Amino acid sequence: MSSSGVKSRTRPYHHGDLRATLMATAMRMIEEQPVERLSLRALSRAAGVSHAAPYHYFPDRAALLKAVGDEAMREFAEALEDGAASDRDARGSLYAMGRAYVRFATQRPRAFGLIFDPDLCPPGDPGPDRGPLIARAEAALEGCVERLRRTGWRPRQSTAVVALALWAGVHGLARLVADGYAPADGVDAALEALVADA
Amino acid sequence: MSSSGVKSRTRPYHHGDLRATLMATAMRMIEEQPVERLSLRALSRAAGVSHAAPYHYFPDRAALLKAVGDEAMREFAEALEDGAASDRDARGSLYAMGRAYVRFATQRPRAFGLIFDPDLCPPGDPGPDRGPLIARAEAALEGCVERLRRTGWRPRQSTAVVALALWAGVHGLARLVADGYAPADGVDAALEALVADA
DNA sequence: TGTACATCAGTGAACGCGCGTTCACTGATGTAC
DNA sequence: TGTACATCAGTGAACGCGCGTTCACTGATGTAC
Repeated sequence: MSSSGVKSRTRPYHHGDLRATLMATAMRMIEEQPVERLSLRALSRAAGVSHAAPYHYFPDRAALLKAVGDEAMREFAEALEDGAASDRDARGSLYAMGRAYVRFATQRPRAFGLIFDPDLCPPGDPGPDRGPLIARAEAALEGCVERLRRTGWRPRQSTAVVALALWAGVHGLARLVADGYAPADGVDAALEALVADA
Repeated sequence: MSSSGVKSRTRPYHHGDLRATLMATAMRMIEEQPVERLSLRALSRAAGVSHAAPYHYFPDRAALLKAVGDEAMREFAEALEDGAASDRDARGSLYAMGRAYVRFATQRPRAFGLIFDPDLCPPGDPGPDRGPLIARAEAALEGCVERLRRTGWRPRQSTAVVALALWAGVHGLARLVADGYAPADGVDAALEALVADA
């Protein structure tokens, strides 16, 4: 399972950690071309390995994509939580999460697309890999709204509805900026407008 | 150019209006499978025509997709304008546009995706087919904000920023509902929360 | 009304391509003695 | 320390597939006379 770390002069027969290499290479390649055009053969070529090697780690192409999507979700959730934790103030947390959300979508648009691909991760049944991450992100958002409420904010709608509207606003902003329909330097102002109620 | 309308007993050599048939068939097929998996051969089969026939109307596959995307944009813009015109009140117009936006994305998610595919229609250079439609939609949105301003609404941000925030909110809501992350019956409440400033 | 003909929309065979997946294999590695 | 061996990660040839595109063709149509 573990490798000696010594590189042989020629192509090594035992790779070290091919699974991780494949995942990282795939993560890089999808940002250079649409996900659907990522082929196992091209991935193997880029990883410097024969085109049959990935089958030792993934039963088929769909499983590889699922794993990459799960990893992207993990990193996305981490970015959001880092954002939320970067400020003790409820409003500051909210902004920081929003900025992290948009930044992720802008810097890694196809990883972002993989996260929200309903074919890869059905919304009703996200599975054990993603379910807890989604639940934590939702809780963080609703927590911000609740904390804002405790500081005197009185929106007309329920916390769930306000949270949905905020999520939608940030999600839409992320896609518009990532796709080039809105400039990246308009993000802060737009986020402020979205939370103007608070 | 025009056909007699008489159907021959066997497969007709002259189709009538194959271009329109191909567009309509493609529009239907993309809602049943991802756009990238729409092949000219499958499209030809579905249209009851040989796989070389489309080349009489489109130089290649990309041109067909571009034409379908342009047509989708035309229908989307029409739906938005119908929505805006359905209410004389500025706020009512805004809600109606928002509902039309989300409805289109929900009922025809892949046509919606084609509209916002930056590879098919670069945001900086939308071309003569889409440019005017985009400009009109933007003007309609900003017009609503301006009219709301005249009725006493005083948002802290500029009209452009408020319009962007509203667009982002509706756009995000559309994608979340279309992808199944938010229930369709939560749209009205979420729209209200988005315009709560007004 | 009837005939000859030009047009060109649609045909179908053919091309080369890259793909996903399978499978018997090979050879680097770690371990038991 | 040295040797025999089991393991199994990675190989490369092979399969069948559907695709985009090209091209010489065919035959239904409309028109000129």
